Amino acid sequence: MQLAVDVGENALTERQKDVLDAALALLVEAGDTLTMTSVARRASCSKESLYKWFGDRDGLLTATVQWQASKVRAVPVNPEAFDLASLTAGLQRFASDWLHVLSGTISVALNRVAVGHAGSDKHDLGVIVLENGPFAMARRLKPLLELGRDTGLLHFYETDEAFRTFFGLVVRDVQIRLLLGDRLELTDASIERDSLRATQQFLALYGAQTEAAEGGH
Amino acid sequence: MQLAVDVGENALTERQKDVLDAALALLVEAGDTLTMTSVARRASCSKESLYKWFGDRDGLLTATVQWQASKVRAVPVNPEAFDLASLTAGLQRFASDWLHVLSGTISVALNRVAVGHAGSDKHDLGVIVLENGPFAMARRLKPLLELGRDTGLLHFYETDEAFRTFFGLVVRDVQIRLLLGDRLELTDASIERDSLRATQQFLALYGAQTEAAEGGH
DNA sequence: GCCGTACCGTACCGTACGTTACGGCAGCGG
DNA sequence: CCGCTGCCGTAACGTACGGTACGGTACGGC
Repeated sequence: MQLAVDVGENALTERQKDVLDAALALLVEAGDTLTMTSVARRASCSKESLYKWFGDRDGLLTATVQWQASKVRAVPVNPEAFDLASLTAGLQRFASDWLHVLSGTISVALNRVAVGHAGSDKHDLGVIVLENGPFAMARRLKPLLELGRDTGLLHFYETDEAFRTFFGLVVRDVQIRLLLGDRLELTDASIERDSLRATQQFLALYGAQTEAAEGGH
Repeated sequence: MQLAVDVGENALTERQKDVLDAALALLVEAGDTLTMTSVARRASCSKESLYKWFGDRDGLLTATVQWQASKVRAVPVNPEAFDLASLTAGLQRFASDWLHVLSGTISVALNRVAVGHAGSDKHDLGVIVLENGPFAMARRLKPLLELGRDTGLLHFYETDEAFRTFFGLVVRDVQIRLLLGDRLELTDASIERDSLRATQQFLALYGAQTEAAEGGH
């Protein structure tokens, strides 16, 4: 349950970052079938360097996942005047951001390899993606939820329950369908619409004020 | 979008079914790293027979997935007297069944290999699992939802929207966390509790009668 | 100018595994 | 009893790929 990204050991040369970006691109294109040779060729570096820098294939994959994770850092929302409008806006923005990340080719590719490697792995990629995916989302969202509860705008007993419900309302079957290869067109407009719907549904379930919210559509 | 399981070509010998069950067991144990040799040894059959029956490794995997899919057939719920109680019971039973399947080792293993193979595949396993997973769930649930709407118990415009919301409320982050290797204890009691919660939340959002449903906990 | 370091490109090695081939055996129709 | 068929067990083949070794080059310090 520790933070999986070793910030202290982030001693990455620019050259090495370029290599990891190349590995990312190949991961998106070829998935888990990428070879050390292909990475070396794409990045115009020698395999010897790959092994010196990252140890072995697993090390390269791990470094690649962590490198990507380090790029998408949280943007904390900390409004001064907190009311229903800013809570709603925060939730919707959060949902929108999450759907955008989730449906990106890089996220899909990384989740695919992590799922494929989960279970039988030493440098468990699954744990890393878990840590930087759902768990990171929870860490980012929970302060907002608890602020909403403390200001009387939301009503729930377990923060985790509330978060997971919001997760379900936002993600629904989108992620698993994308991972399984379903062609699912997520336009900016549809994401905005879905974020709003999820937010309104969440407020209808956990909002402390009006109960007259119309759920569907 | 056709039914992926060729029922017409389901000419499977008992021997072949045994072989596929062995392959399933190995898939659960070793994931995608199972070898043709290991399947042959586990099933006490020759590799020659494997290739004669299933063509190649991909064919074996495909047949295995389809074989498992053919085992979990739908149990249609078609009550005579339809009221809020039977609707609620149907939804909750559905959610419970789905969570049980979802968290089973076989489902996790199959979804892992399907996700791993998705995208760059000819016999696309992802499509098969998609067809027998989320899509099958939708086909099974939609009649119940539309019956609820036609009898005035539910209120929604798009059946698909209602289904996907229910999916989100039931599954939440459970599936992705399991696929990524998170140790997630789902006891019968917790599944029952979650099914009830999801059902009540769904009714709070789409139910046409009372709006006073308490969302959380 | 000389050496050490870092790195590229490439050739090479070992192995795992998909795929094929073959010998042997059991059952069965004639 | 003979031959055919289907299958098991295993050996053999080919290749892809992870990992290693090595020659060649650029560069910075002395």
